[in-house]
Amino acid sequence: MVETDVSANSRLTVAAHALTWIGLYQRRGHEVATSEQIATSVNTNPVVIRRLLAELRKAGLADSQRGAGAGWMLVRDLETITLLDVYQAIDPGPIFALHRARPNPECVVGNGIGPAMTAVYDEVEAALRGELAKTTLEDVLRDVLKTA
Amino acid sequence: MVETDVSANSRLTVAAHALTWIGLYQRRGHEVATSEQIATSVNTNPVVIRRLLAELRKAGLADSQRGAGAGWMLVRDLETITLLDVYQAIDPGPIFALHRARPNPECVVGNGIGPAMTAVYDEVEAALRGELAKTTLEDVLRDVLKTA
DNA sequence: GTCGTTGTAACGATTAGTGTTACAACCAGG
DNA sequence: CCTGGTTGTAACACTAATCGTTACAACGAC
Repeated sequence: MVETDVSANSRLTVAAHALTWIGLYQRRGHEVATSEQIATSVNTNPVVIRRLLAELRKAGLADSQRGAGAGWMLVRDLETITLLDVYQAIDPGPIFALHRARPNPECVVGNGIGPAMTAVYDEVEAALRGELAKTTLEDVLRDVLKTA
Repeated sequence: MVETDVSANSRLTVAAHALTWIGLYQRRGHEVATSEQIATSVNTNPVVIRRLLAELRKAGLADSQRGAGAGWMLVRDLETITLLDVYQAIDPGPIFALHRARPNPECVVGNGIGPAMTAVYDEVEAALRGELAKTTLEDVLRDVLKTA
């Protein structure tokens, strides 16, 4: 398979894509969507979709049925799901990390830099979450349909 | 060397640490700081520091002299350097990525999800940069000295 | 019972970041 | 002109995260 380029995290993109796809599919009268169908739209392997949707199920955003004719469905409506909900569901690690090894505690800077940077990073992550909370999957779907 | 745990990016932390250390060292009357000294405070290898400072030099934040008795110095004062300057100097990739492989363009969602998510991601990154711009390395140093 | 679907383990490939060694390039000071 | 300390940078190994893939068990509608 030919890839364009890699480096950052596409998990949020794929998760939003999958949920939006399920939502639209259900609106068109279908009960459930299979990981195969979603994978075809995302252009990836169905297992990748099942792994990701399993995390969203743990967070109460999606649910699945097993057996023949089964598949995935939304638990909540698209309007009530924000990208922050999706983001937290896939449990991304922190954006920034402190030092891999503890800096020298006998150095003034080495000793105090950890708390100083943590304070900043907390604010940054809060701002990031605030931005993600502004957009619902309904907004995403509206934007998607506008493109088409 | 024993590490605590890994997963996210500590480059911004180390870069801010190094610049703050140089700034404090220069305030105490020294001309230049060696990568060896900085590495001792950060608790890493001097080459890691030199690699990172080389990127900060490209961005006009630091400069180096070669030869015996040489080392690193600040180009701008700590007050004039924000964490956003440092962040952009180390050229981090985007926080979020779109799909690794292009989604199915024949699917409405696959076709429109890219622009929709890109719009959100742009806002998120702008918010992140806005937060980083609020803090200068002088603020960081003040916070560091408060801890000690 | 059958068949389509989810659940999940296992493995390889890719990528980013980090730590380390090695050595060339450079230059202040004698 | 040497010498020694420092930067510059290539090279390599290691870890960890993500992704793609194969394989197969578990499940359940019919």
